[in-house]
Amino acid sequence: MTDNEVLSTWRELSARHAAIVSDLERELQDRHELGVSEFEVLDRLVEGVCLSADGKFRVQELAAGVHLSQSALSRLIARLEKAGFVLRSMCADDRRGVFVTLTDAGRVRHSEALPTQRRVLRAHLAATPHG
Amino acid sequence: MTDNEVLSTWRELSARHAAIVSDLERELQDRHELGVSEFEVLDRLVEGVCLSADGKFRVQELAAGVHLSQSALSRLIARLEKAGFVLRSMCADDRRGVFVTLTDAGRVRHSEALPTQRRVLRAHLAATPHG
DNA sequence: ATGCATTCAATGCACAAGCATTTAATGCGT
DNA sequence: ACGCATTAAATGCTTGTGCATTGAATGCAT
Repeated sequence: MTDNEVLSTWRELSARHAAIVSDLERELQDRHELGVSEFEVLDRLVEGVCLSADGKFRVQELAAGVHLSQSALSRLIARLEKAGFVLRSMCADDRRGVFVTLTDAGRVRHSEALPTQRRVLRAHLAATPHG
Repeated sequence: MTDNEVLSTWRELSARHAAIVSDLERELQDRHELGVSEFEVLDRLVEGVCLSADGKFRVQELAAGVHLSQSALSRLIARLEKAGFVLRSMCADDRRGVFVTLTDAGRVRHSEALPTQRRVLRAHLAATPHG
C-alpha cells in the first residue's frame, strides 16, 4: 500500500465517519433528545442486560466500546442519571466502584431511538462497497 | 446486508476512527504542537499551493475537506494566524471574503509534521484487510 | 497493624465545537 | 438609485471533552 493510498483511505474513513456522526447527532437529537454518545451508552447497557444477570455495570466496563475519556464518561452518566435514564449505586464488594443500571424510562427511550439509529446507519452503510 | 452487519460495520468504523484520531492527536501534539485539525488545514493549504497560482484560499474553500463548522474553522484559522503559520488578508474582488495564505513558518511546521502523520496512518491502515 | 503505591470515579479547569446572531459586502429587482 | 434578500466571515454563548488532580477505597509488603 502506497502512502497515497493510505492517505486516501484515511480521508475516506474520516469523511464517512463525520457524515454518519453528523446525521446521527441531528436525527437522535431532533427526534429523541439524545446525543450520539448518550445513545451509545444506553445501547451498551441494554445489550449488557441480556448478559449479566443483574444488569449492573461498572462505569469502567462501559468505557470499553464508548470512545470517551474516563471523565467524559463520568459526566455523561451523570447527565443520563439527571435525565432519569440510569441509576448510579454503590457496589458493596468494592466501594470505590459505581454500578450503573438502566431505568424503565431509559429502556423506553432507547427502544424509541433504536430504529432511528438503525435507519441512519443503513442509509450510510448498507449496499455500499466500502465495507 | 443485515442490520447486525450494518451495526458491526459501524462499530468497527467508529473504533478505527477513534483509535487513529487519538494516536494522531497525541503524536502531532507531542512532537509538533499541532492539533489534528490544525495539521489538516495546513495540509490542504500546502496541497493547494501546487494548484492555485497564488496559493490563496478563501476560508470557505478550506471548509471542504475539513469536517468542521464555519465558526470552528474561523477560529482555527485565527489560531493558526496567531501562531504565525498563516496570514489572513482581504480579497479585493469580494471584500466579504478572506484569503488565507501559508507563511514560511507554516510550510516548515507542516513539512516537519507530515512524516509523523504518515507514520501513524501507515501503522493503522497499511497492510490491513479493512480498506 | 501500618504505610504506601494503586485503582475507581468525580471534579476543577482550560479549550475547542456548534448554534445562533451580528457585521459587512454583494447582487438582484424595481 | 434604493431597498431587500443573500452570502462571507467573525463573535457571544453554551456545552462537551480531555488533562490533571483529588478523595476515597483497596491491596500488598513489611
